[in-house]
Amino acid sequence: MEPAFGEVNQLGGVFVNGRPLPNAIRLRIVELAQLGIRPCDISRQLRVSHGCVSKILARYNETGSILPGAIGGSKPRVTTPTVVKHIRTYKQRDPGIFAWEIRDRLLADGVCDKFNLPSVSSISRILRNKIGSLAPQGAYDAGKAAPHAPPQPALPYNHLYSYPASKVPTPPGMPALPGHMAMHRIWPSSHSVTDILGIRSITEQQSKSCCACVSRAGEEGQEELQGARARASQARRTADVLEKVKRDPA
DNA sequence: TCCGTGACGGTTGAC
DNA sequence: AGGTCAACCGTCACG
Repeated sequence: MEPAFGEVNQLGGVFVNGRPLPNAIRLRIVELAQLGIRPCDISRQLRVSHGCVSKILARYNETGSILPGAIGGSKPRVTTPTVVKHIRTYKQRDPGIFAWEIRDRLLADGVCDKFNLPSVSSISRILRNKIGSLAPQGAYDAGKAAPHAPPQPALPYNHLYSYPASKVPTPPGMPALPGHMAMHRIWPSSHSVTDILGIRSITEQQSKSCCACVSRAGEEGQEELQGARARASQARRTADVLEKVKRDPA
């Protein structure tokens, strides 16, 4: 069962072991740092360990994102991007192809050897989860950008520890920056949490501009179009996350 | 006193 | 369905 209350650290702050700090606190840490407050003072003020403050600020400086990384999961052992790509190709060339036929072709084409050849059920899963969503409309978002995140994710933990967009993978076209929560280092002039959290307007603009990208991208090939769609979707998700934090800063 | 770093115990989710 | 494993988390202690 999920703990209703966290533990208390040396500074008297409450935390839940293994779980990220709430977005509002992460945001506050970055905000205070932007104001020139020393990390040690941020640590004391927010009752968060200085190691944590250090980590969050380092991550922010490196990626521009305040969000924690994706927790859990494991590296694909057989369903590597190369394998998925080949399966997608086979399926596109022959939509009626069977999973066992794909399996044979992966082996015959040297994509896999007998040790890392996916099972028929694995191939079926790939077809269902990754290839099956190749439908033109919203294919990227539904099948790849958020393979297991519902459009309006239920709070996975409790309101204090929700971070709904945390599992959104970085789509192609946004390689270095986990842009799902990137702040772009643009900060409102006001210093209150409310105003800091009011950066929705920024992300809305980002979303709109990305939508414009989508409309322009039609001539630039399917890859570009998908990337632009993904960015627009990312920006909208960011706005949603921030709105949620804004409504419930705790 | 401040801060970077790594060990630690914990959670999570794809496989 | 349930176990495994590797990713992540924040705290703490050390230098």
